Amino acid sequence: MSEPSDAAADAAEPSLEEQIAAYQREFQDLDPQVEQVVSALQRLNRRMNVAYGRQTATLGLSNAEWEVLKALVVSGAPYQLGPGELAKRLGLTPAAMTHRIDRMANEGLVTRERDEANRVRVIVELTDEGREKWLEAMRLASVFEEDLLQDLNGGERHLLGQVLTRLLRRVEDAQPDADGRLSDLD
Amino acid sequence: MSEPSDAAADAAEPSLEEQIAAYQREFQDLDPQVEQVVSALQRLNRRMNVAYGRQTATLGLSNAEWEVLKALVVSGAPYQLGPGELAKRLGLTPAAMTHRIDRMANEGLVTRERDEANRVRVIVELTDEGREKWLEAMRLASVFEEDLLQDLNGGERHLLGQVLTRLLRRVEDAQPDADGRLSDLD
DNA sequence: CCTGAAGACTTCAACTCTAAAGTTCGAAGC
DNA sequence: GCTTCGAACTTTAGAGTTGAAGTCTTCAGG
Repeated sequence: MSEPSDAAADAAEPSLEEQIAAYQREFQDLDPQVEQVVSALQRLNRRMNVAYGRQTATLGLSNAEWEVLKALVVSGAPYQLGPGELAKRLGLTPAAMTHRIDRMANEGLVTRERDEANRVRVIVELTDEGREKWLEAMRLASVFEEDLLQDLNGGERHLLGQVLTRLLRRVEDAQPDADGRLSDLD
Repeated sequence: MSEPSDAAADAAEPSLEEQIAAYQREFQDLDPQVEQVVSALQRLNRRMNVAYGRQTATLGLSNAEWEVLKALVVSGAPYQLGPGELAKRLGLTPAAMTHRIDRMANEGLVTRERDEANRVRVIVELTDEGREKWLEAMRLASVFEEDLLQDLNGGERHLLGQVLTRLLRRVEDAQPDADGRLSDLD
């Protein structure tokens, strides 16, 4: 019996269009144009994250580790941040950060040492190996991103960047970091 | 000493612009326009997820539960899917899905029963309460989304939706669901 | 029938995160 | 100088996830 005559045998997974149609069917007040933007945005972002995950995996790097590397690189030379600051930027609890640093220090991606000037603080510093890993991952990512936007001409890219930045500003203004560690990096 | 003369005392967290500038400084091959799009997209998406999380929390709903509700609603009446299918759509392992369904069944959001026509299968079905929860969450979400896009005129909204959809299609074509459970819903 | 293979879900152990203590250090007051 | 408070990090217990192994059902042969 290859035909799914029975109940929810093998409902095909919905495309973006089908999903939006379903939402409209179930919730009449929905503006389809708004939903198109929001749903496409979210789906796109997830697929991109999956792609990033695969790439970093080929370098023996987890997505979690990559985020720490990014935060340290963005902080600029000498690539040092404390666990608390890292936690805040990544949107994690300090406890989670402690463990993540443990692992990464074991792998040689970062070092952890007390700040001798203020011994309450700890300094997490990128190692040369960590920096090199970040660079490799970045090379892969930039190729992927360039390829992703390939079909957009300069004007479209610019406009897209501007509009997204406007939306971002709107969200950030609306949620003035309300509950503490919300911010993160990308 | 309020002045951060010492090491990495209190590096301010980077704005989007600062972040992109840092990437360029550390990785010359980067196209700033591409990075603007990608970084804004990712940051925006995270902030939105935080906002959704807060909203659903006010309804006593976790983000995880909300995603299950969405998948069931999108599947349409009679709002039934199997654990395996749900896991595939949400990008989870079947094991995780089993536990999630346990919790949600305990809370009365879904029911779980064997498919009598094919007793290997299990049918997860949305309860009336679950459907009502979804509706409440949807009402909150749609207000938020409408507000988010408020500053965009009709043309901009349309264009944004179209461009994002094009990008999505590109990613989906490039990664033909390569490793199994990649797809998810939004 | 009875057996073997495949499919769908569940169970188990290990891992990662959160929330809530706990620890250590530094700074201010007595 | 001793005490107390606050800040920064770590530890602990519990929730939720993954990957691998296990169970139950169906279906195709022998």
